[in-house]
Amino acid sequence: MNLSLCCISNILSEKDIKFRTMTFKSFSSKSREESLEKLSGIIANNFLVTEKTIRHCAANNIKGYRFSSDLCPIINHPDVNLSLEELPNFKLIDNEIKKVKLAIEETEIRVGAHPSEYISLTSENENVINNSIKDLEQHADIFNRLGLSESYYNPLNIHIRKEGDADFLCNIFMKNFERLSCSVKSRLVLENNDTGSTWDVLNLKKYFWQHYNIPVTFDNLHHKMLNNGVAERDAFFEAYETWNDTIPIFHYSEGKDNGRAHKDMAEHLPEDYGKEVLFDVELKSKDYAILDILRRAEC
DNA sequence: ACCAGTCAAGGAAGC
DNA sequence: GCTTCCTTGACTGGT
Repeated sequence: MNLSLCCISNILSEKDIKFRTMTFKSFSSKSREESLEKLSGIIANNFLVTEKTIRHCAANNIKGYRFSSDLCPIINHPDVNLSLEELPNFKLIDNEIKKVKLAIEETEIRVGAHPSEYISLTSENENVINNSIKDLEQHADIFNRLGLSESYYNPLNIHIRKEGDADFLCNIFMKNFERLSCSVKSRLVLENNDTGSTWDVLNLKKYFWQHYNIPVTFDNLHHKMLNNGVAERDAFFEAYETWNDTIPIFHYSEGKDNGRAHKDMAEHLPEDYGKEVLFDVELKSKDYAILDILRRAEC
């Protein structure tokens, strides 16, 4: 069974191998020089943690890794607006990036990302669109620095977010999609959601795959919460087909009390219906939950 | 050392 | 047309 870790290893966290972050409020509270120095150290740390996490996955038979979307905090904030090259210790950061690149090459771990839940390419607010595009481009920029393929093998997975008339929202989305670089476009995939009733697997497929060949990420828990009467098996295969020759990255999780809050550990096993899939495991106990699934799947 | 409160984001839902 | 909630992990400040 091919499983993928989402962002954080709880095992490494307990050994104080942890991501760090910085808020805009904190950045603004000190001189720009001082804040840049601190931010630089945080970013270098985050790439180092990423490298260690990838090697930790490889050592534990975990086949994939979803990058944190907060590796380089606040550099895209409108009032900060920095490229990595502008940071005081860029050489140190660049060196860490090269180590991450090497780790991916040596371990053959498959990586992807799930940029912020707040990204929206369907918003009526131009600022929201601009910020979303900037965020996606930053993800693609990091992927390019890491030498990752410009293909769905290394996907950037997002949601549509806005609910309502599917035709209308699809048009807005595609108009903004055209503003993205090829580095983003070639990796962008769309995941079913359950916040309203619009974006289940079948609608994503109908509007974005049939017309524009954008693959659909199947998330079993979102499907459970919103399926419009479609069986899980059918939704799985409908989504599977949209990935063509690329092995899909799907999401697996279980809900607490039958709700959408993620459980700590899995009770069941991801269902692959005999197909080859990489499952991002979205459970709170992270690698502990993955190792438990792998153990149980062997029996 | 620990704990409660803070921070960031866009959209939806509830007054 | 406001406020609150949703979500998440690290940070911050008080004890």
